[in-house]
Amino acid sequence: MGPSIPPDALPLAEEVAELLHAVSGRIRAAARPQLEPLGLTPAQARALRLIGRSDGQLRMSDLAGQLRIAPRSATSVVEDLVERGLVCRCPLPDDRRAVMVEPTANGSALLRRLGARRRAVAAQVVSALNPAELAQLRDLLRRIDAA
Amino acid sequence: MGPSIPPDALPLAEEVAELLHAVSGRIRAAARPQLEPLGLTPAQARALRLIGRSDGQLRMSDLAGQLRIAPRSATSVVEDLVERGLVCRCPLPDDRRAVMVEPTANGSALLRRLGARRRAVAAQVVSALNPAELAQLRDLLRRIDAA
DNA sequence: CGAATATCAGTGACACTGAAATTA
DNA sequence: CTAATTTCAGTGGCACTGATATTC
Repeated sequence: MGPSIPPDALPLAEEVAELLHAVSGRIRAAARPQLEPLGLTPAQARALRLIGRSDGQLRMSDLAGQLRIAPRSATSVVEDLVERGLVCRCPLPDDRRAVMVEPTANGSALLRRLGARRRAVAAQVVSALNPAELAQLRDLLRRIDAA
Repeated sequence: MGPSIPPDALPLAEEVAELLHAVSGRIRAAARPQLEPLGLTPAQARALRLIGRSDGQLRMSDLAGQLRIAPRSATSVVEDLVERGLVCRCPLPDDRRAVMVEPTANGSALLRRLGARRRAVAAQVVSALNPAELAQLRDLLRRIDAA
């Protein structure tokens, strides 16, 4: 389709916002068919990754915070993962309000299979950039994300 | 909450993918309250912007292509904009299958009010970067998007 | 009591696929 | 008849707010 938008007419920040939307949407679209045979949606895969990294020290509110979603939304995502037997909710003795979320053996196994596919998809979508440029992009995005 | 994820453990492409998701989600969240008083959703605003830029030469299939959504999805978005009186569908005499989408006077007026707000939101979210860095980010994203 | 944690119920915004109508 | 364009109908993924129990 080519560049149908005159780029110079767009203020810089606005164009960056549009590109971020376009590119992240493309990554999600590319990831979906890879995730489907595993029975996972993109949001479930993201949550499972965080849970897997947490070393068994992740409460629902932590998960919601790291995913940047409302606590109630995290409940739904975890509920799906529990139903698929990929994670379990472990009551925390110290604070009986809280619940820890941990991957099951099945969940950990799936995470390992997931890793390779996910990296392949991400690498393919951003393949226009070499590693140095990718690192540059990562640093710029990190600074925005940290702000 | 701080950096709860050990960044070095993540392959580069994968972390970039996560950051793209996080940052674009944050932009959408920041834009929503600005759009709400105007009665627009983010997707409607995106479509209206493209329609406004098109100089009256935009068919449904073009719009879908530029938004990177299915033609059927474009129909729904345009339908919402028509109901709000912001755009109109103009039959194309040359090809009676096609429909041109143009902004109405109200739509153009709203676009002008929208522009300022939108730019303000985008600028605020990416304010961690200076113009040179922003241009760098834009160039990197453009190359991914063009691939 | 007030604050924090997690959950329940309902809603909205978004894009998808498959099928149909119209026209080229 | 085949292909292109748009629209109709239904579905799914995703996150939101408000309200509610439980516990600190």
